[in-house]
Amino acid sequence: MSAYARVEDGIETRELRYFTAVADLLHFGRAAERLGIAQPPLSRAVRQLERRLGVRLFDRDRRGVALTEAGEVLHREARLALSAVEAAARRTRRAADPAPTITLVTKAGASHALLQGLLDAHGRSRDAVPVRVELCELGEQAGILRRGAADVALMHRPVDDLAGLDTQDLLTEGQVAIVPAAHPLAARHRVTMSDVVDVPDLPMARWPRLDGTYPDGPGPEVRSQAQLAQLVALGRTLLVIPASSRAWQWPEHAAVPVTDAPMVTTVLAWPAHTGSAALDGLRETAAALRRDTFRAGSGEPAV
Amino acid sequence: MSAYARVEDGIETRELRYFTAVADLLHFGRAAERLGIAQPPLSRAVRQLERRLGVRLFDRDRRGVALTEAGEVLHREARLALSAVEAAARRTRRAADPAPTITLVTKAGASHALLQGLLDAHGRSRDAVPVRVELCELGEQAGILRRGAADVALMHRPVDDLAGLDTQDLLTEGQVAIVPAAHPLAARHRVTMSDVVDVPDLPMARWPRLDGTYPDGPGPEVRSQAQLAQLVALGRTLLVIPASSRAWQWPEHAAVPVTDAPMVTTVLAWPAHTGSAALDGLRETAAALRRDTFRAGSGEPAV
DNA sequence: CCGCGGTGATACCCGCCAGGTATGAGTGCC
DNA sequence: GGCACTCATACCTGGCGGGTATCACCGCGG
Repeated sequence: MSAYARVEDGIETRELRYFTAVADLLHFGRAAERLGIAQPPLSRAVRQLERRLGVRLFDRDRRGVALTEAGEVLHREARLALSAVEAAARRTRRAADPAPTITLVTKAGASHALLQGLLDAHGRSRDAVPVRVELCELGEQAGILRRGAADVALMHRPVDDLAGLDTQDLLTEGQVAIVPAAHPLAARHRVTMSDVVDVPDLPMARWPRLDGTYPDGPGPEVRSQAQLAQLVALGRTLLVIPASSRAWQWPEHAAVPVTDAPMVTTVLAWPAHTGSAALDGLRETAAALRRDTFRAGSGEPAV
Repeated sequence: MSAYARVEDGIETRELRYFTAVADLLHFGRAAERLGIAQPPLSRAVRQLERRLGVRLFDRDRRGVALTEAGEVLHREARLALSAVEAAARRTRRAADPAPTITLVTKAGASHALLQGLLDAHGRSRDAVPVRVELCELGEQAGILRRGAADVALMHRPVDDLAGLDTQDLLTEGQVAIVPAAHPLAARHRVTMSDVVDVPDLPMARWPRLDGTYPDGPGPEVRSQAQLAQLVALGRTLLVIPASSRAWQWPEHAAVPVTDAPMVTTVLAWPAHTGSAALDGLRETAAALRRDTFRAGSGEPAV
């Protein structure tokens, strides 16, 4: 007998992809369309997954599909598992590449001078592996690293979630408030956090959550730094960011140091246990750069 | 047309399982046996995986199979990916369990009194979720957590690798050398690391690596604590362990504090982003226990 | 009250591919 | 050279993933 029905064999990534599509859209028809298959096989595959797990994943009431509690768990876990599988494929292909490169991902606009210095120093070093730079928004770095689309990221502690990542500190700095140049706050030489939170005419902007929805609040909804920069220039909001990120400051902006904001450390971050010779080279360059910066005597390097 | 050959669709866990079996054993026939299939389909599946990735994974020379560099990468990544998929299934089933439990895994024999105290305190707390205790050897905890076979572990910093895990400190303590009672070192009231490393007649035991092989060295090969305990009693080796682990000390053993050994912190550890209400309860109990211990005034609690 | 649009489930068929067996090809060893 | 061993190839089979057609159920509006 050939291939007797894999009773409790193991979940296939195809099933996880199908489940994830339905869980994302909560609609079998549209999920099938996104997957490029018809709806009936999708329904059957999901039911089979439920049977295999022995767990109901969706409540199919009249007029609608909803995740059960177990379904919520699988929705979260499936993302991680699929990322891990995707990372396995990407990293394997990378390992076979005869001309190795490093892909570095960073938030667009953040730590620009630091990155420039790092890349310059790395380029000068012997047997330098070429570095591809990928720019992203917000806290996308962790996901990009997890799925193997980048080898290393510039991230910020304690702003970013560094769980599961190994890190190497690069630079610690204070934060500044970016306010409209025309606003009274712009005249101050320094402010405190209490001065800048809950300013009635400058409410903090709201970023989308991972699921795409926005938290409540008075501030404007933003999805990119460009939007944010313009909103500040228009006098609609303010923000508090690491001092070096003011590289993208507009003439209509003013930067005021926030004396009691938490210090922010820019770190090199990579998935735990993902060491490679090429990455080691970059880390070494970063460590040397940091020593040089300190030897130069400026605890707060100019940016 | 139905199911046109998934060209660059995505890797299936079946393929990763097959590849892993071959990579583990470096032998198609035995790998097929382990998988419960015949050898030809296995060969074909691996070739298909290589074609799909566009990468050679094995060097099939005359008389033998060896991993390529890319194969080594996939071997490591596939373990993680399969663990993630397995964890997704386990955690989903757990979430559907109407009577939730927590599974805690710890090295057999380590931190016994601490664990006992934690379980007692947790059992006394209201709405206490039952805790299953799983015992393992060595550094198996991280893998067990990763594949979802346990929710939380007792681990030791800096001994264990805590990458990718969130932790909560429980207890910091010094280390002791466990030596044969008849050995001259047993008469000392305290020793230093230099006293106990490279003692000619008491070479440090060698534990297997993750792949099952042993590092070189003069010490005996061991795979379990019971072996180790008896080897010390027989006067063949010594070991340096956290003070509280001497719970499994034999009459033929002597424990001597090692003054300059690094302090060891017992921590509660769980995979990042795996919070649950039941786990929060245990963590709270642990935090309360820690406060009580400090309030009792004994910085180094008796064990 | 009865269509009507829209949803997921069911019924049924088809063909690809994972699985099997048999055998070949290459190599080390006696 | 024959033998043992190992992986690759050839070829067949049937289970399952895919498709289309249709049903069952609901909410809604005339």
